Amino acid sequence: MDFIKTTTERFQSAGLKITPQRLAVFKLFDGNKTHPTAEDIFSALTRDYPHISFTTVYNILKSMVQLGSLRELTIDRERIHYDPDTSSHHHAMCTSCGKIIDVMFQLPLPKIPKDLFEQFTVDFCHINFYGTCRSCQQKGK
Amino acid sequence: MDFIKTTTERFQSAGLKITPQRLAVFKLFDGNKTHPTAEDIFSALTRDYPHISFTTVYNILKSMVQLGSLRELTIDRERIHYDPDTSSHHHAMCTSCGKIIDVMFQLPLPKIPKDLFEQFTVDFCHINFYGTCRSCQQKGK
DNA sequence: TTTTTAATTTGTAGTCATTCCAATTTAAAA
DNA sequence: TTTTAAATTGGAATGACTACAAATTAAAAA
Repeated sequence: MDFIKTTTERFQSAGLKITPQRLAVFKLFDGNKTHPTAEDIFSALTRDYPHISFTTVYNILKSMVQLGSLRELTIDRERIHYDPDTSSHHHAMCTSCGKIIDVMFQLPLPKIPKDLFEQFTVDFCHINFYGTCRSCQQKGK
Repeated sequence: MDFIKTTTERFQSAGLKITPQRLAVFKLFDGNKTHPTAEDIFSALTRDYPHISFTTVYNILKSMVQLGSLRELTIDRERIHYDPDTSSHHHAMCTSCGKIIDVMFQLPLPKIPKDLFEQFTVDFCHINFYGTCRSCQQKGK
């Protein structure tokens, strides 16, 4: 399914307007696997919208998260990264350059300790891998 | 091994002094499974050290992390939680009350997708579970 | 097409966790 | 006991994110 179309429909169903700024953000996220931050989105928008406000960017991101078009990643303590792929998958972050890549796999349920479910109703689970990416390893000789 | 003793030795080996404030922080973390924040530690210290500074708390926490006596958790986007158990284990956070509990298990290496290791040298992996704890479920009827 | 109206954008100011810095105090070596 | 390098303190700064009020605008209604 097309990300822009789906997201547009979600906004309309929620009674939200399709503004040029919103559409521009939808386009920036379409097929985007770089896990951008609010700052990244803001910078990309300043080309076409020199007067764009940080508040606008944060508002749009918040709406997209609420409507299920974006997922917030907790992998980076410094800032929130956003992922337009809301399907169940995980991430690896390079501790040298900060790059985040997708890790497409499913934690097998039987592997999760049973006593967790006795104390807790688990809604979802995020696995964060930390290490060094190839290009940083080569740079570091 | 005793946490206070080990941590004290690490500080001394690194040429760092054992101040009353530092020892008090070591004691607060000894056997502590509540995953406190800097604020929690600060509050606990104000009883005995009414003039304790946030900078001191943060300095001590940073040294303890560097010396391997504490692990920083990335499970909560709002603030850093600290765990004196630096062994490989994972966490579950209640999205209602914020409580964090330990999840003692090891992700079986063969379960991790091979292509990750082709792009990445993995140093460590943190699994974060999110959901609702028993007491919050009961409160919420 | 024009009008209307509620929603959106914008800029500024505020919040909150965390860090920086310089002056004072202190652990612990001599 | 003296000395000194290191630690503590308080206040100010940083940086991501949020709140708010005024100006603008999407899009429904006329």
